[in-house]
Amino acid sequence: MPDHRYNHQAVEEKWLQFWDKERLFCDTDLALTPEEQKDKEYLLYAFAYPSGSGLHVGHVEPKTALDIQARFKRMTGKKVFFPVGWDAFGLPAENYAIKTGIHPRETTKTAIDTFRRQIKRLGISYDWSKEIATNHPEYYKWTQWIFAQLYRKGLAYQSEGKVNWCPSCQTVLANEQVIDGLCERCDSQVIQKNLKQWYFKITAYQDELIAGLQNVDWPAPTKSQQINWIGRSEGAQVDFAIKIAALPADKWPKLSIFTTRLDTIFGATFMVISPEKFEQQQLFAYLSSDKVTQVQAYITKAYQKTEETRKIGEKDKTGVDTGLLVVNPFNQEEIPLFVADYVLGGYGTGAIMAVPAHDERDLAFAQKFGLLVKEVVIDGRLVNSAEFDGLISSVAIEKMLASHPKVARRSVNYKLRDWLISRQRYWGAPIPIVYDPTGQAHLVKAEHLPWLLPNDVDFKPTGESPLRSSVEFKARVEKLYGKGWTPEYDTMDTFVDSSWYYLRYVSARDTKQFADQNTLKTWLPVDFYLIGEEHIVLHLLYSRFFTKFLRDEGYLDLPSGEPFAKMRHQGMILGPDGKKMSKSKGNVINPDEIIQEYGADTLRIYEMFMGPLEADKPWNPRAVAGVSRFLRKVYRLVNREIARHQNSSLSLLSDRQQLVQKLHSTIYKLTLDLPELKYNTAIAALMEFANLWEKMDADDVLLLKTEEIVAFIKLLAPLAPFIAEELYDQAKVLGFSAQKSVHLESWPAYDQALLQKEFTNLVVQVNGKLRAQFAWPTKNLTDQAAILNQAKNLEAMQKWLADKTIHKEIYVFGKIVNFVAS
RNA sequence: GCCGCGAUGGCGGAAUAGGUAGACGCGCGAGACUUAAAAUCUCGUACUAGCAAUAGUGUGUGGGUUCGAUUCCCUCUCGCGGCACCA
Repeated sequence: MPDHRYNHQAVEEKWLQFWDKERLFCDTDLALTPEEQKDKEYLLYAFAYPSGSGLHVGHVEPKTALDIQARFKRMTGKKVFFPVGWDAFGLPAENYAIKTGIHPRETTKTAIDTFRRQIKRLGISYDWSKEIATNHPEYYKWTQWIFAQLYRKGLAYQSEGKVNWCPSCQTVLANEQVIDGLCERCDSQVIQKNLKQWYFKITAYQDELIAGLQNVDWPAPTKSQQINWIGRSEGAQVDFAIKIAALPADKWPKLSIFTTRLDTIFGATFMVISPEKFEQQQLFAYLSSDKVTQVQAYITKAYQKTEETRKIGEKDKTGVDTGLLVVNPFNQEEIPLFVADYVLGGYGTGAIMAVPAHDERDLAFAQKFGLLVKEVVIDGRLVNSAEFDGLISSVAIEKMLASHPKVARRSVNYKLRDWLISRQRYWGAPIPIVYDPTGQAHLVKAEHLPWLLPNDVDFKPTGESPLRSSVEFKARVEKLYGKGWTPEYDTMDTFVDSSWYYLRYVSARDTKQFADQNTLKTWLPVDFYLIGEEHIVLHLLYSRFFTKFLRDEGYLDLPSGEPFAKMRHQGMILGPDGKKMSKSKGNVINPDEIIQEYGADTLRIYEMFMGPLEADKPWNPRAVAGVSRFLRKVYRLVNREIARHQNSSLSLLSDRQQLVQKLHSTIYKLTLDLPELKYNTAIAALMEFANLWEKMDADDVLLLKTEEIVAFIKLLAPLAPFIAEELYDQAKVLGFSAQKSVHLESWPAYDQALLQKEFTNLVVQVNGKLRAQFAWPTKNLTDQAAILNQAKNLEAMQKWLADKTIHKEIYVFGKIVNFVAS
């Protein structure tokens, strides 16, 4: 059984109630004076989906890490804003509803209640007065309002196109939800379907989404993911002509290609067009009859493959010769035109010039079809390229563009596509659109927002949007807009909800606007965003897009348009076996059980002590017990010291300098480590202090002054808020000017003079190898001659220098002496 | 294939404007307290040789720069993550 002297269960529950009653971290006043604004600190943890299974130890780490920041920053006088909310719409709740018939609203509410209780139990100091949930009409009213703003600017539009469709989930999927051609959620084969869908025109911001990254403090891999996803690539478009014998040359149809390697154009030995583009450009008319059949057959077959399976068939190139010839405008060579699905319809112009000598894919295709390979760049310089021979590639490209302005022009391409936001699902925000009897789309009027999600729906997937089954929804539209009017039945992608939540936090209860402009100006950007590194590429792109859009509309005074100034990623907590925790592996650790056995303080400190925040770390059940030992030791030490202070016959130990120094160096260490999130080393420093304290602890003497005891308790407060509050409360009998809570205290200061010891240990090396050490008065560390002399004459050094000549003497201030000798 | 990250005792990890490698914790060993256990405390613990003092070796591999390299540069090996027919 654990030590009964510290009853973590009772103590933690007591302070939990106290903080709640006192509303200690709630009702943050967001109106700051210009002076206060310099100290604002907006701390944000990733928007969480309230899953039915409750809190996981993996959630505890980042929440605790930010909570420590919040508490530490408050103690150092910062104006901290630390809100919480729920990304509450989404598929899991709906799928659960399909299975059980329980309405998603109920399961979501239950899940949020559980999460809230668990998070409070951990002692996370969120401002619960600003809590939001995306499924509340007060929230999604403004999600819909943002849709309306985008629609008015032409940045929300409807378009018919091929989309990924999961036949089992009965909904559209985003590209990243398709893994190897299968649905991420249910592993069904994903098919391509032509549907009219709503899109947000994020591509309007593509260049700014790249440029803005220069001004944010984010991990480099996260930035490069953003850049790769946008996929900007500079190159040229070149017009080739299709040779039609029956027409004069100036009437030949043009076919444009996109290339980043214009310098290799003399090596183009064939051209390839994608099946989609071939159809779109209506090139069948130019084919001979037998070719029509062949090409048609190929295109039909290609369409049966999905976008994803096309990618898998990477190595095995397929295609068909059209029998047509195209003319290379640089050398007038006539080269064959192929249709092949290794060229994508949606990128560039959907057609390429194939240069097998300098492109792997073209080479593979050329080898399969027995086509010419012609080298045009050797050792970085052009050959076989007429007047461009001998130029380096970059120069050649410029000259080629300049000399052929009619057929070649600069061109920039992007991989980024517009954001498909329609979902044929129930549990999301309805798209605020109604259709008149002619099928024309109209925005739902502002006074009808929030455009409520109907209740009378059948969740069972039918291939159509569940909202179609609502009688109320249809009736509502006819009542408000007229007979024959119909609603949009699709809901919005939940990414829409989570792309602006950090703006809503500052005006969580505002019923007049999505957020107050002045408050936004005060608090944005978020100073520190902590979020896992998985699945954030789109969340970040979308959030940045929304922020920039709202800035451009004048709702947000944030010139950079970058919502997250600094971002870091927490690592994963792995199972004791070093593998990712999962129910099937049976290696899941339940935080409730750890709290039950050891308390929330132990759980917090343990997770922070495991290693660097960003690293993946395996759980070690025994090490948890070690942290628990440390906290009980601290409790004992402080208790004993307080008790001795109440015995007036005792006095301070005269020789306690070492402990006082250690206290100040510990304050110093934490003051440096905490803002840098180096919690593992901060905790190690606290342990060192406790170890020394324990070693010096004696029954008949006082070791620390009252203010020193309190200073130590304050150091503990951000990390272990419960035990710190308890010890602070107990220390009140010592009669210092106490606050209501240790968490309202100010951070302790360290005495610079006490950081330096009287003597410094200097190391003596010979040829870089440690041979001796000696203590030297710290105040004389500048006396190089004396130090070198002392080092040379150390007894331990004699055998190392005896029959040697010293060639060089090195002294590194306060650290080391090295003799180079032979 | 491309891009990025990483490799330190039995384990998690400390220490990098280049300067005592292994802080702190776990584990392990010995001891104190106890009738006993639990709890708690003390000492030890990179490896090799030695009773010891001490000496040698040591931060994935091989090399380089340097008086001195876990730290900087190059090579390779292994592991992890992301992207991937984007012309």
